[in-house]
Amino acid sequence: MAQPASRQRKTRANGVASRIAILDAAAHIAGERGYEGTSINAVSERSGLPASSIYWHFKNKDELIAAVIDRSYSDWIEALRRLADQDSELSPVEMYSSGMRQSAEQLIQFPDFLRLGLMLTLERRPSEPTARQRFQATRVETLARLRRYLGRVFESLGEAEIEQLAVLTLAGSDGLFIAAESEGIDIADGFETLARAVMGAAVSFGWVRPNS
Amino acid sequence: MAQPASRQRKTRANGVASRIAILDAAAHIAGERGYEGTSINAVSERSGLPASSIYWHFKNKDELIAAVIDRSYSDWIEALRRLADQDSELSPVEMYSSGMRQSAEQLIQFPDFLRLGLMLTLERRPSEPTARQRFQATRVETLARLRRYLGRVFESLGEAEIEQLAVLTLAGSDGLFIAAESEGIDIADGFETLARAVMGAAVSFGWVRPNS
Amino acid sequence: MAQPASRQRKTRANGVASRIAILDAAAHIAGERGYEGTSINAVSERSGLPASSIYWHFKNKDELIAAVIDRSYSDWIEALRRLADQDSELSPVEMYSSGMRQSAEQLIQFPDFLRLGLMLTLERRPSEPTARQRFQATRVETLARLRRYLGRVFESLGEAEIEQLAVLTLAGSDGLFIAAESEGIDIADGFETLARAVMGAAVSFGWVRPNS
Amino acid sequence: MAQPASRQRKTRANGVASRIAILDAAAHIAGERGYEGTSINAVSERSGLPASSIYWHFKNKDELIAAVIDRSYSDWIEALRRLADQDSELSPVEMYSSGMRQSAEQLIQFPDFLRLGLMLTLERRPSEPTARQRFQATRVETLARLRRYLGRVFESLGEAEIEQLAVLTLAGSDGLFIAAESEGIDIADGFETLARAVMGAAVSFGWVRPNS
DNA sequence: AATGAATGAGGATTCATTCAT
DNA sequence: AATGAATGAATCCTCATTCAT
Repeated sequence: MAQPASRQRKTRANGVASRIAILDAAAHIAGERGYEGTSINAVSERSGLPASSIYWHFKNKDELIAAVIDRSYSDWIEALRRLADQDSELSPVEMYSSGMRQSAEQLIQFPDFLRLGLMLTLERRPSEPTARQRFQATRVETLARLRRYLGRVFESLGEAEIEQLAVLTLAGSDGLFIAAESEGIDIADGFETLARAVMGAAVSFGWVRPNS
Repeated sequence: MAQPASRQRKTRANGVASRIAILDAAAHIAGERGYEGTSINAVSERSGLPASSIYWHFKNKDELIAAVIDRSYSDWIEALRRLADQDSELSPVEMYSSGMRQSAEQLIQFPDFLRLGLMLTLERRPSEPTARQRFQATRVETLARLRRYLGRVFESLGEAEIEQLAVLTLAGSDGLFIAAESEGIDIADGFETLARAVMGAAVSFGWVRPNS
Repeated sequence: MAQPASRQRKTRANGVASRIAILDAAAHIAGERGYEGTSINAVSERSGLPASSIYWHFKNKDELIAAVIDRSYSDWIEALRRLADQDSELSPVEMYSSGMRQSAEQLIQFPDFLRLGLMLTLERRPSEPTARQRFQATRVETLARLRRYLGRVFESLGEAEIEQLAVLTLAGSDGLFIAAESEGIDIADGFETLARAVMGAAVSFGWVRPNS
Repeated sequence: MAQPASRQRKTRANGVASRIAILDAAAHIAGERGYEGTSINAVSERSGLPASSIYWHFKNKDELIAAVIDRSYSDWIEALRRLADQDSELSPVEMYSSGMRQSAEQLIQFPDFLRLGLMLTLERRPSEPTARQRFQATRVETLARLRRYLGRVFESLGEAEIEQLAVLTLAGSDGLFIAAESEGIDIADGFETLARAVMGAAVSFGWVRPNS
């Protein structure tokens, strides 16, 4: 066996691998500590590359965190797509509850992404970090996705109604994630209730007839 | 001879006023930037008192932010009490929708408190700041309050069901706050939908009969 | 014997003395190495105070160097005034050659100030350091002083002529300073030639009659 | 098979062109910001070549800046020669004023060179950069040139007198350059006055008879 | 009850330079 | 003839905190 692993890496100069190592480290730390809490030094230590090397790969901290968001969102979308492929040809109602189950799955799979994203969302600082804007964009996309989804499930609903349900769904989802982080509630359970609730709201408003 | 007014005031007097000025400044900044983003220096500048004075009033940054949470929560409870006094003697249903309206009102009134609290909740750092624990405690209290509340509205429900609805309500509330911060949705509207949704969930599960 | 000198200083907290120590150190280093060459660390080492203390006394490097220019110029003016007091009641011609001798004296006395000032003057960077503007201002003042001076010596001359001679005198002075720094020429000698030259120019243009 | 043109050019070709691009970039930046202010990175960006390529062409920063001085001085001499060719066969007096005019022209043509050179001249750092020595050498050469020149114009003068006039001329020239940079004075005007002044000094000392 | 001054540790970022390819 | 990647040292500056007054 044998290869003298340790020293090797430094000379090898593998840009792609280094970039990934940095992003991995940054994603982990930023997911736990937020933007300000993510020091370049910490990323350097966790990734094994000197701080100055981070600056070869990323212009500055801002762009590093933005890149973290971008990559995480790609992964998120990718995971979503994999799940979506499984349920072509379902009835609306089946699709709905399946979609809710999948959403719960997503939250559980990407806690760092969501934690960081929500922290960025909540921050209100003079100069918005690029990362915040990027996450904002993913929220807009997610809402659009939700609208399309609900549009297919509740075919008779108008735009305004769909909008209300979409917002409620996203809000419920974010809130459940926080409750899971904070009080340790079970996300899957929470989503089941949420599904009923959204459906129930539609019924209660008289938008749909109560059969399931 | 009469006290040389001008000089005097700053030196001798108002420990209380200074403390308040510091808390005000810290609450504002922490509400915008979170724990790490709140530097003692920034608080010093905004409050007009030297940094060393902050350390006369508070042991360290940790306790300062904790004190911010404590004070904000007192104010929050106080506001809640004022609202609650208005609706003794309401029917359960009236109480419920009134409660929901009041909750929306609260979120709008205390954005800094919630922003800071949620940021603290999301952070996951090695040594938990005292402030986080304090906010955690307020969440526990809020949940208890919600349980009592829902218990009175849905008198027939068991503990497990109440719990589910309470969690959903809190989650929806947090999520709506975030949506308001991020996408600018209208909180009052959101809460109306949320009220319907929670009710609808109860109906959908067959816990209550659908009459309103 | 007795006072344990070394440690004492730190606790003593003598703001004024520290500020002076920092300015002394910065003046020396900046006078030798220019703006960029003056690292806060070097100033810290030379002054004996930690780098962070420098930032208690000065907002940033820019303001530190600007303060160096300001203080040096005060000293320069002060020295000038002391010299000027000596030669009230001189004939114009005596005044002129005395003034020239004094100027030479000044250059010799304040080499750090001039070196730094000229380096700042020559630099052409995107964001002008405050220090550069401050030195610029001293040049404007010096030119005004020169105009008044030459106006008294060559009473018959018009503004335009005075201006030309003033510019030439300042240029000669700066150039001689550089020649002294670079080739080690004798400044006093240089100024004697310069005095003759300025006078000679005036004669040559026919502005004054050649008698001295 | 024929060489895949496009790729090729950048890799194989023009070492000379790259070297020139680097020198151009370095000359520009160093002429504006001085030795310390010229970062390899900035030169890399302005020249369009990676930093490591600069090290292929030049041993280090020191030699790069030295090369800048060398090349600029060659250009300077070249320009001088072109001008000089125009005025063989002039009377001493004509030659003198023509020479002065030409000098003004030179300063206007090579501001970066002079700015950098004078900045280097003024700096006083522990380890003298090679570039400083190179510029020093050009000054020595320029002085020698001036002596020869003045020797031809004022044929009767002794070495000591020539020296004094040469030093004054160089000083005036440097000073006028600075005044142009700082106060925006007109260099050509300044040199006319300077010419009169040097001549006037010679007359005033009784070294030459006043006829022109 | 307060504060001017100080301070070590750490923040992000840039530096000149090297080296394997 | 060139360059992508790396790197240790240094850059300026901010941090939380302390302490003598």
